[in-house]
Amino acid sequence: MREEDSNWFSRWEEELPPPEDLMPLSQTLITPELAVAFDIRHHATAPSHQQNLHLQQQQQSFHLQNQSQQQQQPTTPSNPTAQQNQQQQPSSGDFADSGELGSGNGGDEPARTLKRPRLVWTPQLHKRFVDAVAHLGIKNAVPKTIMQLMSVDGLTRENVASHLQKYRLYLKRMQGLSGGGGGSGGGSGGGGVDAATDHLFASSPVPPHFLQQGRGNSDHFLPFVQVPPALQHHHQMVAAAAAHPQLQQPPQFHRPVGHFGSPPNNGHFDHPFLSRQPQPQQQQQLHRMGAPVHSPVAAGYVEDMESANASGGRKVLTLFPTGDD
DNA sequence: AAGATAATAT
DNA sequence: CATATTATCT
Repeated sequence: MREEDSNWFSRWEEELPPPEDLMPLSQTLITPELAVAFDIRHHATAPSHQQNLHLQQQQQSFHLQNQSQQQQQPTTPSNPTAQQNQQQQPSSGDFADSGELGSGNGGDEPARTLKRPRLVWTPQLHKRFVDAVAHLGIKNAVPKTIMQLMSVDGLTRENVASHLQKYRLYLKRMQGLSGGGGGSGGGSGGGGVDAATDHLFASSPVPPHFLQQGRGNSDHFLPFVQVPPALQHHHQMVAAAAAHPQLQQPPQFHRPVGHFGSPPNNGHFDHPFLSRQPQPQQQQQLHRMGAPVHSPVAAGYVEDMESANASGGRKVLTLFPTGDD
């Protein structure tokens, strides 16, 4: 197979995040991963599979909200589901480590049974996702690979898979009602064909070739999509965010609701995302893949975009890839 | 609607 | 067996 064509892979290797962007971890609580890794309910039948646990020493936090889930079907009864919440505030905060979560915990914090909070796909994150998919080509755009290319800390394969599923539906849906024209990325131009305005998806400039090329075409001539090396401000991202400004709230239970990712009516949001640390995290091996994947896939990305506007129409400022965006 | 998780397929 | 895709649930 023509590995020679891997121009996309050309050279992302060396674009790791700046060393100094690590914000002071305000991590007061156990890292979810850690917790999860440790706490996996190990009794019950089939263990191992809940999710992959990669032990990495990430210090950043994840955002993610917590969602409690419970059993419902009679077929699988018994399951001590305890609901636990954890929160934290990355930005500007400092860590007030009031002893919570730790050991003695003065009250009642099972601290066990920790689930992973919901990931909030913010536009930036999605953008990364799309870029990754674009660069991989529809063919290689499978969850694992995408995840790796995105290099977003805390992002799991399932996260990507789930999102990918939705994204595919979105693409299909669009194909349906878009005649072909043009592609104005993002479409949205005048209205009408905007279709479902899937908020999130609509915000990123869907790569052209996505909309066509149905399955069955083994050929792939991906156009030239490449990221200009150098000069890009890449912010780091971490798959997380904050439980948003909820200052006054006792560090105990807090209703996870409300992601701050989508402001109901405002101009923009802003959250510092951090890219996954170049930490020597164990790199999963890529099996047969012609691609020369040596160093940990880390990509430098460009991210910038605004949120749609609030009332009435929306103007997308972020134009499509004009060379690079 | 958005994301997780169970079920199923490769 | 690991990973991908599909289906369901919350």
